[in-house]
Amino acid sequence: MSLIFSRQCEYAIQSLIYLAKKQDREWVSITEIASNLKIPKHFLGKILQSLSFTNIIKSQKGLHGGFSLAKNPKDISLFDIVEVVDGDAYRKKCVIGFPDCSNNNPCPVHTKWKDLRDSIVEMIKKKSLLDVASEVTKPGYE
Amino acid sequence: MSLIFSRQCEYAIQSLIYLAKKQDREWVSITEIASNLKIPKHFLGKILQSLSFTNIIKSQKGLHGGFSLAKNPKDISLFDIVEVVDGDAYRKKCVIGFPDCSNNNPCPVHTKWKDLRDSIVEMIKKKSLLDVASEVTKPGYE
DNA sequence: CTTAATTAGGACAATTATATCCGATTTTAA
DNA sequence: TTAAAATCGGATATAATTGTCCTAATTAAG
Repeated sequence: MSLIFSRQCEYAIQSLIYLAKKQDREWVSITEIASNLKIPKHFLGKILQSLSFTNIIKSQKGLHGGFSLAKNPKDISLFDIVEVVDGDAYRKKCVIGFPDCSNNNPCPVHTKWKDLRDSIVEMIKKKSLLDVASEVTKPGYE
Repeated sequence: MSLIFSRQCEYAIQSLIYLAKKQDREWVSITEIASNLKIPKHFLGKILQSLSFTNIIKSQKGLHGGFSLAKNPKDISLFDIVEVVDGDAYRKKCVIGFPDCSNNNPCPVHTKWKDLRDSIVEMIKKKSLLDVASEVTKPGYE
């Protein structure tokens, strides 16, 4: 079961944090990431591939190839990752599923949820991979 | 795609709001709720059935039967409904899916998320079906 | 007593999300 | 030139969620 963000998106965030912590290395392979973070390898392959179509990460085929951040970790936020993988549905949809919920036609928690939702967006917008890389010291990431 | 709460849970919330607005009537049928709220009828049947095993709603078989709130709408909160349908996973799980995320071993957004999550819980805890019934004036509920 | 309207409950189907497999291509190093 | 290690990309498999169908049991009204 996933919560707000899809499983794919969670894997993407975790993997990019891993990459951010390996900035000294040119390329990091799917195999390495998957085994350290306990993510299904082939599934991760597809996720990273789709991220490599954006300007967030880049890939290199062949021996000693792999993936690498495409720009400075300080310029990649968790929000950027979520936006690519999950799109904007999580910040558009009514939290209790009322059809056509809007300011003009609000559900019972519309106003309150709008504030909370904005705080969630703010939370992931202001966390860059640089911030995060220094904070994460979990096993698997070292 | 659902967001935090499952589709089932969204349907349950909507249906119980509907019931709260029909307090004058003894029983309300699945057919009526489903057609007014545009919820798949048989799916709703199962959802309401499972809620009727708790003390939130009760059911009556046979002609002119249906469902009805089992207690005063002021004593049923959105939280109560969520708890029955979705359990507590939504307020236990790490928002970016870090395994073993905890106070001792926090993910990068752990502390911030904890606050937001508590606010979400508070939001649904303090909304009773009585509050909600008077607020909702959407088409389908009248 | 019969009929119609309803919930109950099991089986099944469809859809979506997650995960796996395999062969092709690319790249580097021996 | 060959072999190994990697991504790429399509096909397929599995699991979870959502939705449908059918029959039985129940109840009230005529």
